[in-house]
Amino acid sequence: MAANSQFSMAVHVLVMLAKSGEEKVKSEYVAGSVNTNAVVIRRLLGQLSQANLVISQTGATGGTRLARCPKEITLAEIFKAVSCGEAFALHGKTPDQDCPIGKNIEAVLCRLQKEIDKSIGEKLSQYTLQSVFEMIEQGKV
Amino acid sequence: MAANSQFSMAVHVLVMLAKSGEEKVKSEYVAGSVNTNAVVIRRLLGQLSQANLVISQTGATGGTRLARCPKEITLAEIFKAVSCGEAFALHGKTPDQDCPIGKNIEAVLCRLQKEIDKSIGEKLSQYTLQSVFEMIEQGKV
DNA sequence: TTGATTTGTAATAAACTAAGTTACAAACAA
DNA sequence: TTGTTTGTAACTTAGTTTATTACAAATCAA
Repeated sequence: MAANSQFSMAVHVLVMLAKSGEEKVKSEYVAGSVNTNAVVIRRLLGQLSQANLVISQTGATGGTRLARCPKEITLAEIFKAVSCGEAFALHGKTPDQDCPIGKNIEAVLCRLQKEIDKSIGEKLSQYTLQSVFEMIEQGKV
Repeated sequence: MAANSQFSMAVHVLVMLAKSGEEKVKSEYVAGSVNTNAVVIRRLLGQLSQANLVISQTGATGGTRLARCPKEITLAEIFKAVSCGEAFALHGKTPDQDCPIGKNIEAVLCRLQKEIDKSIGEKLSQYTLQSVFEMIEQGKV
């Protein structure tokens, strides 16, 4: 269970909020749909709050709602907000710097990593929270 | 150190083999440049061998060489050979199937996951082992 | 055939990450 | 004041990746 599913959970949470509109939603309620602990949801909402995607309120009548209209939130923003890792990791230990290949390969791989990141961002920019919400509502896949 | 760097290591290994041409290379030698244990390299070579990217030979004069010309090996093939994970993981525990959103979200995310996978594949297809080798040789980034 | 060398692979340990859980302070409405 | 909810910290549990040790099987040279 060490695979990062934060993006999946984040989309789930935000779709729930999109459905509720102006109404504030409690972390406990979202946790039920996601099938996880409310604290996990609150931690996630913390990241989304920092990215200005949601607004939370403490207290007896507290809860969370979207900070913006679902049409104005793209999946790329969500992906960025919950810092998932890269598509692949660079070397754990730095390669042998005395080897001409070991010396230069990291820079090449790093550039490649950024290019892929950009590709993912472009793909995810094609979807808004609204469009995902509609796909789910209509049961269309 | 639980981040998957197999792709980075695989590219490193294959560039080393590309440089050696027809000459067989020993796992111990590659391990030195990658700065890791030879067994880690052999495990990696096992995956690359199954993907028909390299050919290994046991015995006193054994070692590994490329199965094909570096111009005919793309980074997409390498990425596929070392099964790195997806860009993001689906829900760890299945969402509440009684919730209309929980019920449908997995299918939508799964399709999205595949689309991103395709994007990554397309980007990586733009590079051959030869082109990466040249970038590294020339120290160009 | 014998001995040296290398790959292939199993088994285990060590380090790290994500997720689950408990606990409690702070905020807030009634 | 009282009850409810968020925000966090601390800790546990489980899973993954890499490192390491050990050894069988393959191969070649003398």
